[in-house]
Amino acid sequence: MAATIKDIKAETGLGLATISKYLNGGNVRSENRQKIEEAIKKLDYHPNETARSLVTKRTRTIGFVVNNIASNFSGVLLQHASAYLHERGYGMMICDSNLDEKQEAENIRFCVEKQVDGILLVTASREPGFLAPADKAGIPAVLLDREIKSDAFDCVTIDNSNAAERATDYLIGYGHRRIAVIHSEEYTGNERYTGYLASMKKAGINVPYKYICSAHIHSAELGYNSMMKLLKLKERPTAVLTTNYEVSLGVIMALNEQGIRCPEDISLIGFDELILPMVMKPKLTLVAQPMEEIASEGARILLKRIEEGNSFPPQRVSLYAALKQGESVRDIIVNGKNNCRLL
Amino acid sequence: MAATIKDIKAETGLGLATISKYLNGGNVRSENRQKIEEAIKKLDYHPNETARSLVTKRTRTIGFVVNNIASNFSGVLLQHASAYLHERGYGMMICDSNLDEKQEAENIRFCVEKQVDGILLVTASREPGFLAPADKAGIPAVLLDREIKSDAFDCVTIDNSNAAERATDYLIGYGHRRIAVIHSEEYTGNERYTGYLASMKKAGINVPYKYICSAHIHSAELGYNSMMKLLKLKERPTAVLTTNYEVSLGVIMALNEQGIRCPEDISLIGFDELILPMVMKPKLTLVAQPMEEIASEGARILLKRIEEGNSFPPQRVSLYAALKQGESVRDIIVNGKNNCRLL
DNA sequence: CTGTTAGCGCTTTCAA
DNA sequence: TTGAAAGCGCTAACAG
Repeated sequence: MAATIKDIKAETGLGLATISKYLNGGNVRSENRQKIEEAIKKLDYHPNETARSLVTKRTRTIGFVVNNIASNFSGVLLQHASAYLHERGYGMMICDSNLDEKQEAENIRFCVEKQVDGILLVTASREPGFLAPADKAGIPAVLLDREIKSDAFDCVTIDNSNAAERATDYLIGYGHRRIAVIHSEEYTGNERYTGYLASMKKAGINVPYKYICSAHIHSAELGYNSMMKLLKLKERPTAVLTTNYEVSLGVIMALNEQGIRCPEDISLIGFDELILPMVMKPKLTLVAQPMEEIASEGARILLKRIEEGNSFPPQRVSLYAALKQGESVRDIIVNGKNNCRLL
Repeated sequence: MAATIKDIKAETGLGLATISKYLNGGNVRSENRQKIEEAIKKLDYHPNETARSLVTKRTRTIGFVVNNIASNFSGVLLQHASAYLHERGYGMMICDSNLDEKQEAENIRFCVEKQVDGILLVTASREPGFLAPADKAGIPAVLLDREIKSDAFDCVTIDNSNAAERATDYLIGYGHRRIAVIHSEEYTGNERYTGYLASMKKAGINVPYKYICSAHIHSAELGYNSMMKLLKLKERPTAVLTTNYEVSLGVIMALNEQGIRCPEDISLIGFDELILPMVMKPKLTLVAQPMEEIASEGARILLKRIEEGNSFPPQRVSLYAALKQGESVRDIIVNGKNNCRLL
């Protein structure tokens, strides 16, 4: 059996309260402090966190509910969030929603049952209803990467619309006008699509509906199928904006399979600086999300919310995502003139 | 405040013990059962898992300690393990060791402190010492994917040596004799290296030391640097065996950068059927580890160990990993004869 | 600064 | 079957 605080009491002859106080960093006469430390070492004592939680009502555990843990994106986010939280003595309970809203609702309930102190959430759903159990239990949640239809929650994202707009501006700056977009109807997909439209409108370019490919959820299949369709068009696009990592992978699969060269035959611009865009040839030009900042800023806000409750209004942090130049976009000659670098 | 069992008592007039018994699936008169169920619904009662844990000494939480959570490999393993465990009411506490043995030891202590019921471990270290705190606390651990130097622990791996041997046999069967290997000195890297050597020996092929590239840890850098070195050799290898996912990525980077074609100029064979090998052109020929089986088999053994203690000996499960043919290996003509498909 | 005491919410004897 | 009572290991008044 593991040693308890009572064993320390028996060993030192001190009262429980004194020992507890020492354990929690209170002031204890140095003579007693020494006694306690000796006893702890001798008995190899470790506080029972469960007992502690029962009385403090704090588990020092954060739930990490994520739409799809198998994605490289989630893994990197998880890495940074867990580093931040561990450093501060918090554990992380992981719940994979597997791209399923039912599962996501179930995961929130699970976290409530497990009495986590707070939830970090990369959501699959856009409707806030599923968060009710956490709300009722007084457990705060911070949204990462994706918003929901409610401004009651803290939220850390990038400015998706603006980032996509800059990416599209970039293509237009290189002379492209036939630009297709592949997006999902999820939050990020839609936001990025909006940015694309804004850029095209600004440039006075009409967007044929055939250049707009979408599906309910981001996936490699979406990228693959969409690209295959685009390649069959009589007037092929000269450039494609993909609004997500997995979608880019699918697009590349299709190009490889069809023997289409990038950027010679078609230019590409995507999102997320994960391992693949670094490895592929040509290097993908992309919008790089600040992964570590998203994770640590989200965790920081969550801990603050846990400490300070509703004493401050919901935070909505929008981080800047830089466009990183690769080799996947080429110049288009317009009117015999190389239109390069209009930007 | 959340409702407690006492509120149910007040609502129903029954004793605490009866209610507790109902909660734990015991026999209760159907009349009382109904009363309790009504009260639970009315008060929106949820058992306090912390209080429960304090008396049962079970947290229904499993620690998942992983060498590197950012890797796609870990993400997929995590996905399957978490699905298996959640289904059975267990939560998963994630601890990233970030390829650091100190951090790994720290993670084990953290899990012990948090009183997890068991640990699923993809280890960075090979020495079993760091597991002592778990052992002392009576917390079982199951090793996934990688063994350590101790046969006291349950362990689920693939037969790494044999898989690498088959992969090398395959290359030799296609006529290759100048075959290089890139491996790490971690468990899996070494095992796979051993298999490579066995195959080469079996075929009577002498291995020049320049064809053996290694480093302490698997990484894309290892793959990249090794491949760059191999390309500079006077007698280049005609094929390369990479013993890990990240290493393969690095190799591909180097080939792309140098404009070396695969499989025309060099053949490649790797490990792990994750997203990249599916997307790249040519499709990588590889050893596919049964990810879901590794995870669920490991979790199954762990839960059994938690239930039944040391009533059965340490399990050492070695799963079969199939070689999946891609397009990254070409035939080599030997003595004017196409040596294809000797296997 | 120290110790006594009363719980936190639940399970589990044990006697009825 | 049921319920009273003891206690899991700890913290937090409170009195000394």
